[in-house]
Amino acid sequence: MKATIKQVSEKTGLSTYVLRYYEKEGLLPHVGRSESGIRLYSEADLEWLGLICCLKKTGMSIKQIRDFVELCSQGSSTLDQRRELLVEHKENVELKIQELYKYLEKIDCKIECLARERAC
Amino acid sequence: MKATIKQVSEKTGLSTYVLRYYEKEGLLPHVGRSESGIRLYSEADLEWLGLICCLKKTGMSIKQIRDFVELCSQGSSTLDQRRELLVEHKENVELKIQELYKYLEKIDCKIECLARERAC
DNA sequence: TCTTGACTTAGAGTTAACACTAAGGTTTAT
DNA sequence: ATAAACCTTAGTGTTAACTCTAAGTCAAGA
Repeated sequence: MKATIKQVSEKTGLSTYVLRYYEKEGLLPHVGRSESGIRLYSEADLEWLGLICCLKKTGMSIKQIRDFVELCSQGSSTLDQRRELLVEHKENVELKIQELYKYLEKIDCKIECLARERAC
Repeated sequence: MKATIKQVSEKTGLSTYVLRYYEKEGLLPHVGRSESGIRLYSEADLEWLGLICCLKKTGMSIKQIRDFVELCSQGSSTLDQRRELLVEHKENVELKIQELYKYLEKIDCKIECLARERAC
């Protein structure tokens, strides 16, 4: 039922160092422990970690994620704030995608030139 | 005709520090100098810089870009190698875009949940 | 029981990519 | 001709995000 840090590491691809680091930085609060102090991740922890990874992979910094997590821990009074934060982040990601498409065109052009054995 | 480092900085949004750093790291070889040793960027330099920025913004590291630049300086015998390198990079960028779309869905879902005033 | 291996915390080390400072030379407008 | 605003190089400092080490605890198998 509950997973050890190694199992979570294998499942997510994050190193055990990173998992401890994220916890220390406040990105993964309330991870339970066994009687002897060993981390045991619940299903909820894993789902939460999924969201954290999603935000991280889309370019949110650890500091920004911590801010979001803190809003979450403040209960339902911050629901609107959290939604706005995510909407803003979503717009950033969309912009980033558009930017990437623009750069892809440039790379394609360069590849074309090289395929024709010309410098450009 | 030729631009000073400050003009290039304003045009590209890169700081003068970064421009010198990129040059030192081998990303922008052959930038000319005035008699007194001041950098003067040609049109060709600016175009080259455009490609460097494109690669950088799409996630290529400075080390990787340097490798690419070194291939360029080895002449036409490396045309195929350069093309392959860019094709591979292009594929990486395309994968990254797909990944971003996947994450966008997840963020959208979360925004939906928050809009309905539910934790999820 | 003893060893092996996985876990713990605290803290130090690493890397990439800048950002800045110091000490000094150059250019330009008044 | 001198002050202000540029520029130069060499080298140091900073930041984020890990990555690892040390010293010790704990659980399971031979």
